[in-house]
Amino acid sequence: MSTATSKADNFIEEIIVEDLENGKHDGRIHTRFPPEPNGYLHIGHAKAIVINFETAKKYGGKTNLRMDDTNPSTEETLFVDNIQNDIRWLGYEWEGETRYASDYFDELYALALKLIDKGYAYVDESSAADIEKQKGDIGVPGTNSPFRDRSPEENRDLFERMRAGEFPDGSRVLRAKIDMAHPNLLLRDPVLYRIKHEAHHRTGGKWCIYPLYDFAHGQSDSIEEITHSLCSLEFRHHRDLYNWLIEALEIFPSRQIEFARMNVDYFITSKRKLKLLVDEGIVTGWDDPRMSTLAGLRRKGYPAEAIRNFCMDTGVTRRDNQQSLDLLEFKVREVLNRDAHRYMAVLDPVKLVITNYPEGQSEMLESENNPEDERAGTRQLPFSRELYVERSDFRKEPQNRKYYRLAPDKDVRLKSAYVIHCDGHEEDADGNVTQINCTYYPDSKSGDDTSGVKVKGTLHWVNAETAVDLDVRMYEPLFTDPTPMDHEDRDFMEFVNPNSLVSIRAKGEPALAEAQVGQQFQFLRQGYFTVDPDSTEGHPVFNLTVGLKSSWKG
RNA sequence: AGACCCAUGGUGUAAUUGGCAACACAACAGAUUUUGGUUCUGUCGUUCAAGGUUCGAGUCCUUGUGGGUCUACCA
Repeated sequence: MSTATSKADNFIEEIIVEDLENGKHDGRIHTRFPPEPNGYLHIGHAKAIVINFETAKKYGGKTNLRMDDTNPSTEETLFVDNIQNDIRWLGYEWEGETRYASDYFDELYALALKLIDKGYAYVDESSAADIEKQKGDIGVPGTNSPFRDRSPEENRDLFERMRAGEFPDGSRVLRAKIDMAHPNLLLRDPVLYRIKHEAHHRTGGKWCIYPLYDFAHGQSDSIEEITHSLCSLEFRHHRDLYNWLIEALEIFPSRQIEFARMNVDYFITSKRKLKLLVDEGIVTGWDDPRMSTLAGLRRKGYPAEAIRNFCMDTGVTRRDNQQSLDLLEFKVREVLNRDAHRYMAVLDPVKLVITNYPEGQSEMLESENNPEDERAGTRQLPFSRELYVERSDFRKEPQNRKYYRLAPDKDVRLKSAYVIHCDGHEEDADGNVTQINCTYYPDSKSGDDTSGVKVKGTLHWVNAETAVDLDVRMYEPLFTDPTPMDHEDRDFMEFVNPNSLVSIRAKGEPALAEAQVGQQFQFLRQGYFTVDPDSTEGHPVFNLTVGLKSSWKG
């Protein structure tokens, strides 16, 4: 069990340790994850989720889940369920019920009134365009709105009438009265409330005015008495406003701390861009295994544990970072190597005949399910005269002494079966190999090998007669460039990888026909594969999760 | 242009807060292996620049340089 004395692993934890030592908030640590329910969670959200939940957990704190649903135009209940599913799948359970910023609309409204009464906010009738002009520019001071100096009484009256629905959309806003010359543009009298005669997914038609992010997020933090409000770097400028409002409103002083977002090679995390991929039909949906969404990664077979490990091991800092896909895939293999059962499937089959194995004869051979885990047990494999092996495991001419696979006059081991000797092959008019002919050493049976034949290579295979057809989806990154968004001169769509999905028909050992959706396997010598939801009874569809590492440069 | 943030091997993150720059991934070499997987061993290579403070600087100061963020009635 972690205690308050746990060593700080990053700058956020340093702050927490210091707060704990100073007895701040009576040693209470409370974080929150505040998604906007208008889209799917992706790998970048995973980082934020992991940071918030793990940090709190480490110091004995709690984490809330709060839907930041202050904009009625964009949010939908549908997304709420998906978000909750994804967070639970990742392995986290939040404190209490799911919170909603919209649950605080009454309190927020009262807070706005308080701000008005204290002379810190005013109702502005300037048009959106005028307000933009009043903002000034970077390095250029803004100008005061002509409505800036109304009395608190007049402002209160106007604001109450805004709420009552007396004014049309866009005709008035509530603005904080701060400083139109402030170097931080966000403090040049930011808009706090806008009029939107629109129904909200939770509050229905109760409201026609809605707070903006800056007057909802921080206040929600305070209402929930969040001690450490962790967010990404682009909110740095908002912190000044966040703190200004805490002081002006005299509410619970949550502390906002920003960390750098995580970027991952070959992944994009822009909500808009992801939607474009879906809308343009580049992918089949938000849960397409090529997507950076948690739904996509899950469907591809990335274990939650691997994603968690990845997020934790990449650390927490304030500098821009670009994580390599290599590390993510390493984390995925690390978990799957431990857990996935090994099966044999031939992705690009070519027939292999063992000419000295009696026709009509067959036998069952035993094979271990996972050499990393004895408890995984063993299974029986049918073996007979005709098999399928991988086309790429045969060469018409032996390459060099570093080549361990099939070629004329070469010996190889068939995994869990016999050592065979390659005698030759047959081919069609175009030179395509149609059959490989071999002889086997009857005394080389796996586990009982007295043949004395030494081989360097071991191949996977399936018994031709009993093999089942497998639909397999081979994936590559969705983009040909690790950072498709980083080209000023080229659109990211230009980098869509035409080979990101290649569907093939493979031959698998019989037991694979029974594979259940979500089950994960290692196809020996190939990679890790996960059964896709598109599977039907007896006809599994497999997704390539990640290939095995290979040190062979053939 | 103004304000703010950031700068350590190819990538990412450490460095007992001023005391021998390390860990992971990647790459490369070897050992083991009935998966060219796993495991094990080794190699490679790092403090943005220039000044300053100090016995001593990745760490502190100054000035540069480079990168990022900010002018939505989005979050």
